[in-house]
Amino acid sequence: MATIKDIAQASGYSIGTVSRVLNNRTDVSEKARQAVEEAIRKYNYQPNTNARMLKQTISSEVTVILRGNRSTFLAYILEEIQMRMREHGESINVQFIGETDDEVATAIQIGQNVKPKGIIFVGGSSYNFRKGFSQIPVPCTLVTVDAEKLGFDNLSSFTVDDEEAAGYAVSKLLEKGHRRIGVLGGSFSEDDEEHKNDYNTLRIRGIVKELKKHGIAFDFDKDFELCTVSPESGYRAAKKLLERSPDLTAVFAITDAVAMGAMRAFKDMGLSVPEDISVMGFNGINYVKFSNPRLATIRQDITTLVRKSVDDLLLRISYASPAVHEKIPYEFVDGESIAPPRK
Amino acid sequence: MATIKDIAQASGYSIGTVSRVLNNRTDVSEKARQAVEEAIRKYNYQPNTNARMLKQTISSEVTVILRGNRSTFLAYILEEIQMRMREHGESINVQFIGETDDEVATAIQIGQNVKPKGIIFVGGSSYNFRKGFSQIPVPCTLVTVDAEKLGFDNLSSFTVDDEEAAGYAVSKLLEKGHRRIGVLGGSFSEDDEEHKNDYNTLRIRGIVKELKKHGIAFDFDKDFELCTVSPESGYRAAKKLLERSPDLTAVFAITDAVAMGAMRAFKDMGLSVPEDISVMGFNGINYVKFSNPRLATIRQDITTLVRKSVDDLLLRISYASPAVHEKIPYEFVDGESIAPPRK
DNA sequence: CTGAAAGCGCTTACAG
DNA sequence: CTGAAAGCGCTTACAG
Repeated sequence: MATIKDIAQASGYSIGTVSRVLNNRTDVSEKARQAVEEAIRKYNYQPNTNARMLKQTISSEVTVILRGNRSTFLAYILEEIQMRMREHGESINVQFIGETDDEVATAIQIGQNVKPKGIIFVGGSSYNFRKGFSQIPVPCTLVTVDAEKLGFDNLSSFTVDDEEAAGYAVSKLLEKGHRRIGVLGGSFSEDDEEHKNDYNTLRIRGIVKELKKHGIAFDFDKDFELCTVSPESGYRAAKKLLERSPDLTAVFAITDAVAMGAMRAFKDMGLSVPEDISVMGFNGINYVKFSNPRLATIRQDITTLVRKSVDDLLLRISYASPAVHEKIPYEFVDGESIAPPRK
Repeated sequence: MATIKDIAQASGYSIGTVSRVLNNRTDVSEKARQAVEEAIRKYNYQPNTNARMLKQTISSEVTVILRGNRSTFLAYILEEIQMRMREHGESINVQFIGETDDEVATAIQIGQNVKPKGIIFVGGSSYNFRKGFSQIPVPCTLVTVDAEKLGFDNLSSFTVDDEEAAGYAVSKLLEKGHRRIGVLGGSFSEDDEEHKNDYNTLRIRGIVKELKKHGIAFDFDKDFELCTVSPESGYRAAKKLLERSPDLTAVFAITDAVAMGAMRAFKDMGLSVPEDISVMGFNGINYVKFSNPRLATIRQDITTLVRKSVDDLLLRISYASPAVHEKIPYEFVDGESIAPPRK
C-alpha cells in the first residue's frame, strides 16, 4: 500500500506539498499539483483515513441512528439516506435502537467511540433532545420530528406536518360520512413534556382538532387504543378497540404497518373492510398498494425528505451554516380500505 | 478529552502499561491493571480509535453490504446484524447496492477508503466472488448464498439450503393435489457461470427436481415468468403468467414480496386465492401473517442465520480461524393462500 | 510556493 | 512485569 511518502518521492516534492494537494489547498503551484496528482494516479494512492483523522480527532463518517425497530418505513428511509450519501461519496455508520430507547444517550455514547462528523436521527423524541442534546457538538439532523422549538443551533429537522396531515386524513373520512372514528396510536400526552411533540401526539392532536371542527368530541377512553408500530400490535389493538366500541365505522391507524394488522384483525372478526369498517393508514409504504383491500393512506415524500436532510447536513459539516427546520410535502392516497359507512 | 497520557499519569504507570491493559494483555500485574482501570473509570476515558487503527492500518468497523434494493427481508437481516454486533460492542458501516450491482467490486472500492476489519455480504452472486474476491484480504461472510464451492479461506457462508427448501415448498403444493404449478422468479441459468449458484437458480432447480420426482416436467416457456424481488414486479409477472397459462392452479413466488404482488394481481383479475389459485411464498417476512389471505411460505430462521454469521466473523477477525459454511434451518408455514385445486 | 519538523494518540519491539 | 522510545501516516505551524 502506497503512503504519502511514496507519493512524495515519486512526485519529487515533499510530503508537506503532497498533503496540501490532497487537501485541495490553494497555496500549491500548478506544476506541483500536477506532478503530485500524476503520482497519486500512478500508485492508485488512497490516503489513510485513520491517520488523517488522528489530527482532527473525528471520524470520516456520518452516523445514522434509527429509533423504532422493525419498521419498514424507517428501513426505507435508511436506504434512501445511504444512497444519497453515496452520491456525495460519503459512507455511513448505522445504529438501530428500540422504540423506547434514548437516541440522544445512544448518540453520546457512540460519539465517544466512533466520533462521527455528523449524526442523522431517524425518529426520536424531543424530550430526549431537550435533556441531553447539548452534549453533542457535531452537526445533526432530526428526520421525521420537528426540532424547531428546541432551538439548538447544530440541530436541523425535516418532517411532514404531522398534525396537519393527520387532520387531513381524518377530513377524508369525514367527507365520506363517518362520525364514529376510532384511533390506533402510540403513547401520547398533551401535558407530559416527554411526549408533547412526538409524532403520536401531533397526529392525535390533528385528528381531535379536525373532529372538533365538525362538532365531534373524541372520546379517548372508548375510541382510542394503544399500540406500537408493528402489524402484530396493530392487530391486537384493533381487536380490542372494536370489541369495546363496535359502533365505530372507521379507524385511523398511526402507521401503515398498524393499519395492515388492523385490517387483518377485522377480517378475522368477520368484518369486511371497507363495507363494515374503513381503515386509514399513514406513511405510504410500498405494501399499501398491494394489500387486500388496498390501503388508503397519507404518503410522505421520502425522497424529498431524505435529499434535503442529507444535503443540509453535509453542508453544515463543511460550512457551519445555520440549522434549518423544514416541512416536506405529503399527499392523500386513496384506497379500497375506505368507503362511506353503512346506513 | 482524556488521552492515554492522562491515564498514565493518574494511574502512576507508563503509557505502555496503560496500553497493555487496554488491549487485555496478560503481561501486566494485577496491581497495575487495577490502578489503570480505576483511572480509566475516573476519567471516563475512551481510547482514540483512529490512533489505535493507525498502527493496524485498518478501521475498527465491520462493513455490511446489502445487495438487492428495497427488500424487507434484507432490511430485517440488517437490523438483526446490527443488534447482534452491538451485543459484542461492535459498530457497523452499511452500504446498500442494487440487485444487479457487483457487491465484490463495491467491497474492493470501499476497502480502499473505509478499510473495514471484516465484511458481511447480505445477498450476492457467486460469480462476482469468483471473479474478484481474491483481492479482498479481510475476513468476510456471505449471508444467504453458499460459498463453499468457491473455496476462499477468508470467506464463510451461512444460508438455508435453497434447493431443498424450495423443493419442500413445492411438495406441499403437490400434497394438496396441484399438478399445474407456475413459478415467478429472478433470472437464473444452469449453464451460465454467472447465475449457476444464485438463489434463483437453486430454488428453481429444487422446484423442477421435486416436480420431476412426481412425474411432472416443468415447462419454462409456459409456466415461468421473470420478476425481481419487489411486489410491483410480482404483480406484473403474476398477471402475465396467468394470462399465458390460465390453467395453472398454483404459483410459487421466489420471495414473499413477489407473492404479495401476485396475490393482489390475481384478485384484480377476478380470481380468488386460494379457491381459484394457490400462492406460495419464500422467506417468512413479518407481513405474511397479516396479508389477506395469509401467505403460506418457507420461513428462514433469521435469528440463527445472523447469530452464526456475526459470531463467526468476529471470531475470525480475532483469531484467524478457518472459514466455515453452514446451512441454517427453515420451516414450512402454512397459510390461507394454499388449498387443493378446484376439481 | 515549498520543505523540515513537531505532533496527533496510540502500539509494540527492546531492554531491563 | 514495566518503562523509554520508535514509529504508524498524516497535518500544519514555522521559516524561508
